[in-house]
Amino acid sequence: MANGGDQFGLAERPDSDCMDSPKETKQENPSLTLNSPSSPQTASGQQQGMEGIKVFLHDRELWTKFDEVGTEMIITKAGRRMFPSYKVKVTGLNPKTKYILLMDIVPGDDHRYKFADNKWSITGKAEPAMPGRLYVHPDSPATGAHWSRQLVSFQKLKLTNNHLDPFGHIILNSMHKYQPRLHIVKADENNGFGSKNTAFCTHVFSETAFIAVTSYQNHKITQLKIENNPFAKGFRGSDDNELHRMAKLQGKDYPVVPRSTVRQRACSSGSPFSGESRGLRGSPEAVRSPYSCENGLTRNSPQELLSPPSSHYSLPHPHLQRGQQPQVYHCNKRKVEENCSSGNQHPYKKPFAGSSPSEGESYYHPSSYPPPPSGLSTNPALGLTDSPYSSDLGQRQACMFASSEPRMDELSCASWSYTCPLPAAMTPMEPYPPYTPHPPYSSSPQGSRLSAIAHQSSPPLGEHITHDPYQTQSSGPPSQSSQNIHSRQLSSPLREYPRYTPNLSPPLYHTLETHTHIRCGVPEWSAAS
DNA sequence: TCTTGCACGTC
DNA sequence: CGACGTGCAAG
Repeated sequence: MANGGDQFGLAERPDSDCMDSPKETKQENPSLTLNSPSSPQTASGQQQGMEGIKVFLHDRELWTKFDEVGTEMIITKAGRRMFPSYKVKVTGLNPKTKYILLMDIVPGDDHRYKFADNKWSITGKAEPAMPGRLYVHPDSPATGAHWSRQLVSFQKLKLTNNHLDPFGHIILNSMHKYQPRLHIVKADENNGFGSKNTAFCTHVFSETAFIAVTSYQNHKITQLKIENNPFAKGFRGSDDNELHRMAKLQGKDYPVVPRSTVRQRACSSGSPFSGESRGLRGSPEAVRSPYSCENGLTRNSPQELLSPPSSHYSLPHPHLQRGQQPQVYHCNKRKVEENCSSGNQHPYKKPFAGSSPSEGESYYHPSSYPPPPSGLSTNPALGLTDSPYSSDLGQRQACMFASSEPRMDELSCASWSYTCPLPAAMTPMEPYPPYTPHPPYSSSPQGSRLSAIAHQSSPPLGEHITHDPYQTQSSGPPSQSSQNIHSRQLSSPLREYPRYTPNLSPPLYHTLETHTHIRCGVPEWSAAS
């Protein structure tokens, strides 16, 4: 880690993100800590060059600080950014090959948590996961040279608790644990999205796991956020400052002790975690290992997952979940294609129902996805799509249907993926709002592809993740937290989505997916199975 | 528990 | 400046 900067220092460029943003680099630069990269495993044979890809979590030390306490991320109706921001350094990409980088956030387990007595504990079963949404990095697709040049920042990604979020933000449930994942999808022309050989790899940094909350529960987390997030500077300061500030707010002349301060102190008295940690993540140490294993590991069998460890992380049954499909949305405006109809959305409502498929994959589709030709005119994806049902709605929804959650464990494959069940069959539950991804996307062919990819990609997680055997929490060893997953290719079938027409739902936003034609591709990963 | 408006900060 | 990101406290 300490790279001190290696490349990065510089690398971090300001905006890797989007264009619009100014840059954010600032803070980060200094510390770029990277983690050990995760290495992918191969699952299948061909990795098409994906095997040499390494991903380093930026500012890992900061993530670790939060992780040791039990990271909490605020979720609001309007959408809230994550802090620490998720930024990575990627190496091993073919400079000339184009890749799509995207993230998704999957359930860390299927429990609902509560924070009491200064610690997290399980209170019950998790609510059905919402439709998984994908956050496609605004620069996607871009060449390996581009991605490698600087830090890749997902800082603009926002989290929301609004199940009907129209902005394309990632939807999470409060008091539930989640694990962010990074997916790198090869977007070469030869590899159309739909193509069976779309190669991708997934990377998971266990230290980025967090519990979504509506308001901070652990004061230590509040403190860390205030101390490290520039936007919270107003809450920093010596006690005196705080006192004054508070007093001012309260209209009092004399200093008042800020609550936060009080609380913190009080609380802190106790050890932070003590047992609690386990609640969340388990205590750091404990957690990790197990955690990693479980999660990280690849698991082929679901069972494994289940069994695992006590750590929280392990997830119970995978099955349940599975259904979600992620929705992708691109973050930026950049590219959206308009054509596409809107995205897919999925109602996620369905409770687990579908889920249980055994392992995940189930659903998927088979697909048809031909690799699209790059042709514009037709969308590659579309091609498929169109045909059958183009009609839209129905199908789309189908896609949505997902609901269940994917869990880390499951990551394995299918779950997420977008499985879209059969379209028709499924009923759409609700019309979800489509979210649009970002603004318009360019309609370039690429864009569409991406979307496609996106769909696919997310799902896969499950399996392949590997993780490092050893992660220690602290920094010692090499890989710490990151686990990777490996690459695999999408094999076949992606499903298509029907495209949906805008009309349907009221608002429509385009999402990448949409554009893409909504297909949901589900790749079948080669699952180990 | 979650939502809202705020003061204060960054960009 | 204005837009937007923060945690806070009140609701």
